[in-house]
Amino acid sequence: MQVNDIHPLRPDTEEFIHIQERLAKQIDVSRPLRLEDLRTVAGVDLAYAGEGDSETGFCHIAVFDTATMRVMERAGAVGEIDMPYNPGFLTFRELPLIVEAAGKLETVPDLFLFDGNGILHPRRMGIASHASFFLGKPAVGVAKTYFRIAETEYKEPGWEKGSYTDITVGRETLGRAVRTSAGVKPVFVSPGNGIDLDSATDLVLSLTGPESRLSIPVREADISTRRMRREWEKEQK
DNA sequence: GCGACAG
DNA sequence: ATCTTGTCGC
Repeated sequence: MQVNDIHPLRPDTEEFIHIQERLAKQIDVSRPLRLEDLRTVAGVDLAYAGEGDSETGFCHIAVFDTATMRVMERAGAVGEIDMPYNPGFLTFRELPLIVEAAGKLETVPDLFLFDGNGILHPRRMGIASHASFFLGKPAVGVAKTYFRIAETEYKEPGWEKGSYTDITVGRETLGRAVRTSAGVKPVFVSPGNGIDLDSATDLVLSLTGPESRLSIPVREADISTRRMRREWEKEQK
């Protein structure tokens, strides 16, 4: 698929906040989207090997056919990671490999699911929101742990599957703590761009199986990413 | 200065 | 994210 060239993939650190604030103004989280409207959804994730100045990243994108929930295409990218992890700036660390992998896809997925947040971010620009501009497609963020921003807090959702609570800042609801499976820790869902919160929540719940609290596409990408690393390490005599 | 901190 | 064995529980 063709990826949009929104800005340099490795901008100077001083430009990070400016870029995020500029793109944040263009986010649209008012659009309802149902699973039935989507023919394909893609899960994106990365794994890492090494540390410090010799880090290697492994990105994998798994595209699912929503009618059969079978993987219909995969694409990956491996490369050096120069940017260290910094809360609030995850995008700049992972975007280069995501863009490279997406560019190899023949299919243009109708929506992307990310391991991380969407607008549940200090400047409303988590990785799902940011990447959506490059991908030109709706995106949803599903984080495994809570990213507390400003004075945000959330109440623990009920223990039954499908239960959720809102994560709100002032009068604005940025995301939800969602119990995707009974009795397990909740995941944190937030729309990235091109989709509203209700739709994002429904989508994640619909795409979550009994094997994991994560949605199937993200879990598949997560597993694949470690397989990539395993095979890469095997070739590194 | 201290604590918090998506992946 | 990653480093890691056994172990508590359904």
